Amino acid sequence: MMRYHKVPEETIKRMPQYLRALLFLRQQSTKYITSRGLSEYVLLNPPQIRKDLSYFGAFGLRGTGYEVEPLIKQIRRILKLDVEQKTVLVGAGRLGSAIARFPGFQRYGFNITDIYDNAGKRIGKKIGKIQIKDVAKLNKIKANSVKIAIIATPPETAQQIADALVKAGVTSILNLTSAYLAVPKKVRVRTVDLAMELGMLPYYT
Amino acid sequence: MMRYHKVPEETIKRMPQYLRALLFLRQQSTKYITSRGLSEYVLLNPPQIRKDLSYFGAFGLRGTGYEVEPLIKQIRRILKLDVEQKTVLVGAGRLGSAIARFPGFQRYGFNITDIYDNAGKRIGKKIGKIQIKDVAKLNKIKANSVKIAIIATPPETAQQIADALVKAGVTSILNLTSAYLAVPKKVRVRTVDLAMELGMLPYYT
DNA sequence: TTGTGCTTGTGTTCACATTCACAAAGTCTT
DNA sequence: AAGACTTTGTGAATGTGAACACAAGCACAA
Repeated sequence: MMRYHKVPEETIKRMPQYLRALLFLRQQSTKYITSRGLSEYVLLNPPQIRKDLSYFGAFGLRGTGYEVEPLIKQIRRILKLDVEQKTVLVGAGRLGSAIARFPGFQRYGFNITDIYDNAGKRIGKKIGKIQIKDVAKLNKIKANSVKIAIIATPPETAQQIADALVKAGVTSILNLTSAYLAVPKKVRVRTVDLAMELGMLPYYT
Repeated sequence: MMRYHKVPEETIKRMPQYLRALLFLRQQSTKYITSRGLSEYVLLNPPQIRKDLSYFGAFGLRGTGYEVEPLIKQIRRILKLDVEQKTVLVGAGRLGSAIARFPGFQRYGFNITDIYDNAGKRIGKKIGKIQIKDVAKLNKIKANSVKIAIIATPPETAQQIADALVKAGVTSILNLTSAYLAVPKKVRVRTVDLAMELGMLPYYT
């Protein structure tokens, strides 16, 4: 019974991958999947998958594999994606607009409820059904209702946006700028700088 | 002398971060930086930074730190970013368009030379100075001249695009779709699924 | 030139993550 | 009902990367 061990951070990072694969399998009307079967969708070996899942409980059926639908529910619960996660987007430029209409977020339980920008010409306009608000009103985010934010502004303004978000009670930030963000320890930042993601590829050629 | 050890993959992933910080420091006219100084820009501790750099040589000056300009050159050389990396972009939708105009790529030596899409209405139009080509002509990529590709299409078409790219001689792919891509071992894929990046954040709240 | 104060470079230690190997438990066939 | 076959769950072994501590080297002042 491993359930009371500390769960490795790497395991947490892989859980969304499992979820993505399972959602795909459900769409294909697959009812059961073995760790071997899953491994073909996530490029990890079967023992790794079994071990990861076992940190949270014994979800499988020996001799059969994992039942897709219940496992989806479990992973959603583990990652706290079973409740709707209200999300704010800051930056309604090209990248921000693309993000706002990105269908993938919904599937994981993220719901973009507010969009902010600092450009006068954009404020008031709509992306989908959401009206763009003035970034100066960021402090009006209802405390405790929005915990997650996405920053898609130019890098120069990212830090001040982050400060405002933290003050408004946001605890997780997806930073899509190239800026390094200084935040209190309790706040979790995940930075995705596309140029940097590319940066390591040529090394291996 | 560690130079002949195998370089950890994690180290390679961090090198672009160092580069980014150094480029910023150069812009600030900083001539020398210590490992401690750098650590404030990349959120890693000084010994980690020194160890990473030492895999490739002794670039520092004891008592002083690292000279910014030469270190930039060294890292660029190590990551093979000192020569221009021709890059193709497939998918000229919202995300693709945002990528195409993204200024960050240039700084790292990536130069988007071709853009492809499958939608008739987009083909022939221009993004910046680059005319969008028909994805059916992907096989016309000059062999050996383009090694890197970015896929920003809907996930359903990502696999067939990847197949075509591999056939055309591309060796590194940045996959911005949620699809898992099956490619030959020699081809390097880096998948960035923004929804998945968000997926792990709520766990820690 | 000698001593003091930094900072790098790295062997060693430690912590964490992955893989292995197999018992336990279920399925299915005969 | 029994045996062959699958597949999970996990303790133990292995592998890999991070952190530490300190010797080696450089700068600068007296």
